[in-house]
Amino acid sequence: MNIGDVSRESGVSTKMIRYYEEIGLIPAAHRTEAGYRTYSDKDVHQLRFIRRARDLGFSVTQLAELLTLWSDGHRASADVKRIARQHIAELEHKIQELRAMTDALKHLAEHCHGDHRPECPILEDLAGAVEVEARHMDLTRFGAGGVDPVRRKKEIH
Amino acid sequence: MNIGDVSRESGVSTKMIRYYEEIGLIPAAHRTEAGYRTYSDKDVHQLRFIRRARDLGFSVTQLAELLTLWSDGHRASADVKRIARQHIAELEHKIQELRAMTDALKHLAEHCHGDHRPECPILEDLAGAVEVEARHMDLTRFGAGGVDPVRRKKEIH
DNA sequence: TTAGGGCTTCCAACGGTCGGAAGGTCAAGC
DNA sequence: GCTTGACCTTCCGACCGTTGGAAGCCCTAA
Repeated sequence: MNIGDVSRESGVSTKMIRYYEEIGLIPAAHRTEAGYRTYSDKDVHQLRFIRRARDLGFSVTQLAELLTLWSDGHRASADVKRIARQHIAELEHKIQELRAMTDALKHLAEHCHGDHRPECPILEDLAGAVEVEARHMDLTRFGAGGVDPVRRKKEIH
Repeated sequence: MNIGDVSRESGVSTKMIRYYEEIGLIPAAHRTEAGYRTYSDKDVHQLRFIRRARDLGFSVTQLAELLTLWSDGHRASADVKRIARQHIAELEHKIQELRAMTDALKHLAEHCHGDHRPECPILEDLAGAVEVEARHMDLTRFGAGGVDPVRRKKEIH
């Protein structure tokens, strides 16, 4: 099987398969005389494993641990469970952060009239609630939409 | 004020201030004869605005829009609300994804004994539930923990 | 033999932030 | 005036995971 075949069968792009090989997550594939990578059904199976774990949000580092455990017939399921629990904790922490953001934003958005008038509690909060009056007086000349600077390698889309 | 002062007062690192200038999010600062950037209280104000918006998870692109609106005395609050609502939707979508991951993982972890034995529903699910038997028979030789490949620029920690 | 697709490697970009090197500048203390 | 140390400058790279593209070789069917 060539790399394109395993890619289709495993759902992992050829780019990523080569990358995983490069970082040592998967062993280097055998090569044909022409230098083509060749794969077996077992490799497809392993890449599917990787794909699923990635879909569950495991990092590549965690994935390496899981693969080692997967390959170890004498593993203790406690080790797997530990990795999973740790990942769950990370995910829940992330969720908490996002929740806090959305709650704060929703609260602000609810109090914004959302009409043609310029008054907006969202901007006022971002500017700093204490300084609302000052902002109205003399801070209206800011902005990124003005004269366009040089913009070397990156720019805002 | 030098860049270090604004950084301390705004909570935005000097690295990021230079970066924001480079991508055109903020205008290029004035320079002293020696080439040092100089800033005013208004710049501190603006950077605080940026800091708060970033803390709320707005992307730099969205930030550019918000800054433009902030600087526009004739803006309609509806525009700000639209950006906020869009961002809320993105955040909630992300939360949903993470929720789905944690739910799936929790379900698996609950059914894992977590003891010394190798049997583990977490790994079995990752390997593909249908092929559990096959895995036990002949797929135990996989793994990233084997012979360490060359590892050029990147490696797994 | 030619055309097309697949394969190879290498280089860069994305977003946002940080670390560090190499060198110039400024203030204080001697 | 000189040294010291904190600050500033630019430039380059790393992080993580993924994608895009270029340039060139290989394979197969027509």
